[in-house]
Amino acid sequence: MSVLGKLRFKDQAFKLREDAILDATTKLLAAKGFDLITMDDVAEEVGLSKPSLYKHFKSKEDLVTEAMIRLLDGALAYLDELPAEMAPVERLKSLLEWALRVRLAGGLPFLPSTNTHVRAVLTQSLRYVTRALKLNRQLDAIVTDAKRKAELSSALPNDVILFSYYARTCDPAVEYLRLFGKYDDDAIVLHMQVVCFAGIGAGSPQPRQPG
Amino acid sequence: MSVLGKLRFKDQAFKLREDAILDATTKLLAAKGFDLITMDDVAEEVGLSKPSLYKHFKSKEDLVTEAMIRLLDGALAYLDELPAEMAPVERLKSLLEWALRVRLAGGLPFLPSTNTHVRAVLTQSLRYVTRALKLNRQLDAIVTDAKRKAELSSALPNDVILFSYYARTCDPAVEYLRLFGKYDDDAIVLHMQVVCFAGIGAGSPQPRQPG
DNA sequence: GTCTATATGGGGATAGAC
DNA sequence: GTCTATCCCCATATAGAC
Repeated sequence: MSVLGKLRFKDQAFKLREDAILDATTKLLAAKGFDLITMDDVAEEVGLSKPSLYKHFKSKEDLVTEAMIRLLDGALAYLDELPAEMAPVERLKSLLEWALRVRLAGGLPFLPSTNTHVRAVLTQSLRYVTRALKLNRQLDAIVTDAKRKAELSSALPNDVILFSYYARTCDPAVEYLRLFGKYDDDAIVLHMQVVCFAGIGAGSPQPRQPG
Repeated sequence: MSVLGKLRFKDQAFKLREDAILDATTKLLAAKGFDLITMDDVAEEVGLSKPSLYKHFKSKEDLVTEAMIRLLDGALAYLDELPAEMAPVERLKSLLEWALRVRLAGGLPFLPSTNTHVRAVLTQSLRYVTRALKLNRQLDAIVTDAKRKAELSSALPNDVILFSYYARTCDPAVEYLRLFGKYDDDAIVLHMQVVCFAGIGAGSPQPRQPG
């Protein structure tokens, strides 16, 4: 049963409209970035008037915060559904693939790292920070586990690994590979995984075949 | 003899002021990003009035374009001065270090990749594109050479290596490592080099000691 | 809750005096 | 070329009718 089942019909419609607004926001955020989006853009994309947006979200900052929260919830849910027997490094590769495919499908990158203002806004949202910390805690445990099993380099501290990992989920190389490299999504995901885990130096293992 | 020697005194002062404006622009760009900078910010930082800026640069876009051109000129000059006997992969590591130290000192990252608008502006500047293509051509030759000498993974196409390399020069992990990881500049450069060339996976070579 | 119409403020760019 | 003062667009946010 869907989560909507708990809500009365009127509230269902409300929730659906909010999701539509967040979908539009996500799409525009990914395409243009926070600063270049206008609330008029969002309103037009979702087919509402601007004041109606403000009935749902009290500001542009609130809107993007909710979109990012939904993204993190998606990541947490994805992690949660991975099979228990999966090796830690495979979990990391799998989540990276998920994040890259979300982006390639027009979604958002994980990190708001590109924009100081957005980062400041998000860190002031308790609901966002809670989820970010939760995700980080889980990934940190996975990294520790992976190092213990010699699946990750124990020469690198956990935070270096984690920040580099996050950075790969929002790596600008993805855009360039699609724009200029003319690779399809599968090839991009594969190449990004290789670069992330084995680097560009010699001695890298051969990339496994997709599928 | 300095390049200023070719100019008459008045033109020297003009050039020096332009450099000061570009310095201020570079510093602010690195700190806040294009969209959040105002021409008032730049004017105040450099100690001029806003209209005076427009005597030197005809628009905000022009200003950032010139700042990026100066950055690329710095990179090209750095590459040019590397000793002829240096191995190709060492050239790449050295230039990466240069770019990271420029950033850590408050300078600009190579790629305007974070901002669609800026990228569009830059690609319309012939002088910028000329330099970007020249740098890319030189790096592509170095990559090819490095692969031939088995210093880089021949499993990866040149463009994947190059885009990933560029992305490392503007990697957001750098900011996070400094902000939250509390590493000093040397450690950050070293870790970024390891991650770039060897990845985060096991089997990475141990990082060499700094200095 | 949705709309049309509008208030408000910020920031790019310029006029015109010196 | 530099300044003070200003123009003017645009985008966030809201007022008020329905």
